[in-house]
Amino acid sequence: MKLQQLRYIVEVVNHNLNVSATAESLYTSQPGISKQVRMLEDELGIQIFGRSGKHLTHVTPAGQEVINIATSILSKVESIKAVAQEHTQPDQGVLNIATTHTQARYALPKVIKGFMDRYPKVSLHMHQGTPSQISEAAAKGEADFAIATEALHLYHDLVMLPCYHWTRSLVVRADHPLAQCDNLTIEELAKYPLVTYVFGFTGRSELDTAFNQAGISPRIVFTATDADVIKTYVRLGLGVGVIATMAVDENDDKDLVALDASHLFERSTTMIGFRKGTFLRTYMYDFIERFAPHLTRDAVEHAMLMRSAEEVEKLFADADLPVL
Amino acid sequence: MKLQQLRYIVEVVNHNLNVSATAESLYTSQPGISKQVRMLEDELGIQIFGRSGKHLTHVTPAGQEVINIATSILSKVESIKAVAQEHTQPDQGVLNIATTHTQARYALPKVIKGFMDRYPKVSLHMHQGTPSQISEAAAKGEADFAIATEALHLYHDLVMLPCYHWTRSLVVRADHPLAQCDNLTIEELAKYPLVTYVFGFTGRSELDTAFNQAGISPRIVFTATDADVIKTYVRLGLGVGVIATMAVDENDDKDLVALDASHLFERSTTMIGFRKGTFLRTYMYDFIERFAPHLTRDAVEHAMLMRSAEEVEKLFADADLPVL
DNA sequence: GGCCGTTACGAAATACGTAATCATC
DNA sequence: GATGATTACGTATTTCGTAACGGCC
Repeated sequence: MKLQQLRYIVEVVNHNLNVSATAESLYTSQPGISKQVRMLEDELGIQIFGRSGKHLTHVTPAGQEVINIATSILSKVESIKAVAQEHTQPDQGVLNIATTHTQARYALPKVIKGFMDRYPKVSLHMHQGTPSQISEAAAKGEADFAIATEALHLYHDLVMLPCYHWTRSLVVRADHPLAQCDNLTIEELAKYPLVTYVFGFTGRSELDTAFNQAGISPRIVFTATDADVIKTYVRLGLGVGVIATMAVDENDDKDLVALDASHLFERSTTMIGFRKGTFLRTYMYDFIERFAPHLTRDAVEHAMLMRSAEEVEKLFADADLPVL
Repeated sequence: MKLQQLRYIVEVVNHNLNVSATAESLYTSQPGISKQVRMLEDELGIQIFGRSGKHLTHVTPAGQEVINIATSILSKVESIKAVAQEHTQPDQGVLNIATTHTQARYALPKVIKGFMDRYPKVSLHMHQGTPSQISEAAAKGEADFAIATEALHLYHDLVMLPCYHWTRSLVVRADHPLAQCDNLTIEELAKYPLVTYVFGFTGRSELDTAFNQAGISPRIVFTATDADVIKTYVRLGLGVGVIATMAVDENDDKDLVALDASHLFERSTTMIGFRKGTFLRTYMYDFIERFAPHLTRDAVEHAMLMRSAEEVEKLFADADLPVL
């Protein structure tokens, strides 16, 4: 058994069982991969991939178990390299962050500015995507950190730590009836067409929950993945915008009226997630702490010792997170 | 980085930094190992081993971290092989048990008989040793299971599950004064010379604790690692034997008088331990359950998800363990 | 017929063992 | 001086890439 063989089978799975594409992405030849995969299967005496003729059709149950273990082996190999670099070039390295537009646009800029000033030799890469893409990227090891409000719970081998709570605000045009309203209720809000985040994005689930519990079906006329787009359509008069409070900009949004809606919807919590069992560089701990000051290195290391998400939750149950 | 290189550095550490001995145990040549170790160090850019001239003197801090990760990688490699065998020959394989004389002689025979009848194709190896040797064997992966009452807590990467409680009995010659005693106290017991287990063995700590708490220093005139030897010296009239109740044999020990001492000493708990994160074969789960019926496969899998020993303890806090 | 995986073969890289050298205890 | 690690070198194995072949869709 060789590390390359493990790399190959994991990458073949990551490329939807397409060996040619896998070969290309690894800068090697198709036959090389085919052969090594077969040799590993022969050595283990099991089929990792199901075949119909010459095509790989599926991963066998045994194969899936092997893939899972292989993935964690490869992640640990990366950890060894990280340990080594930590001792030779402590503030040099790479930091891959997968996150949503909301975080990248409103929550992260300050943090990243400070971080890059402190660690000029760390090259930082932002990967934007849907919450599920984000957690997948972290689970696969393509990203060191996933930062999002939703979908991070989908992968069990991610450690997820709560960073801050945030509430919602409404944004309307100055000529909208709600602009004068002072004691807003959810029933009142539901009378107007709404513009908000796409399902699965940026705390959208708390919004749906609130309407469901009130027994109301709001008319959501337009959804988008980010607040900038939502505000644009609010300006066009499409309806009432429901966005994260942090996305309301005092300067840029003077033409709109913002109303606090923190009493209408349950607050959401933004989490940072990373793969269990991986070595974190010192600058990575520092990044986390810059983003969420209560997540000191000690706190993070403590949380990493927990196995289940429930235990981590308990750990931070009493923590006073910032509310944005 | 190659798996062999990781194997080499781990084995060099296991052989006290003696490369020659390592080479011999791996059936390969000294220079081969030297070279691979150096190549790995060059690739990582760090020293794993400290050297004085040409001798390896110590493991560097960075090296220790690498060694730790490498160990877990190699353990996962074994897991892959086990997964494969589980799917090809479900009831064939190897089972290495490291345990003390007490377990091997009194607690295990029945279990092992039943197990070997059920799994004739599993070759079973018993490794006897001191509690600390036992846990070391499990931590290194030389043994699949460590079964003991003491010292299992020394290694943090072992999962330890409570199997049963046991109490102590006194054994004396029929002509001994205590043979007539009916309400035994610890003060009374301390009047006589004692024969019991060696320090660090078979619940010895609970015995010492009881005397300490009573403020008494007993005269322990002879210690041994197993009850058979202790009973032999009791027969010679050396003193009162304090042994595990399960070590009193109704047939063989008719010449001795046994007195229950469960009220004098805190009961002890025998644990079974295995390495975290390793794949357990079906027959291994079965072995555990045969040894401790409350440790079903489900219960064990659940416990494996815990990270700390304290959590596992909580998990079984309410469990009714057998008392032997 | 085009895409994709397997087989075959040759070339390059690499790991391993033996022998010789050198340092440490 | 003996043990033990490194260097040097030749051999054997292995891996990888190119080219040809064979199945699916």
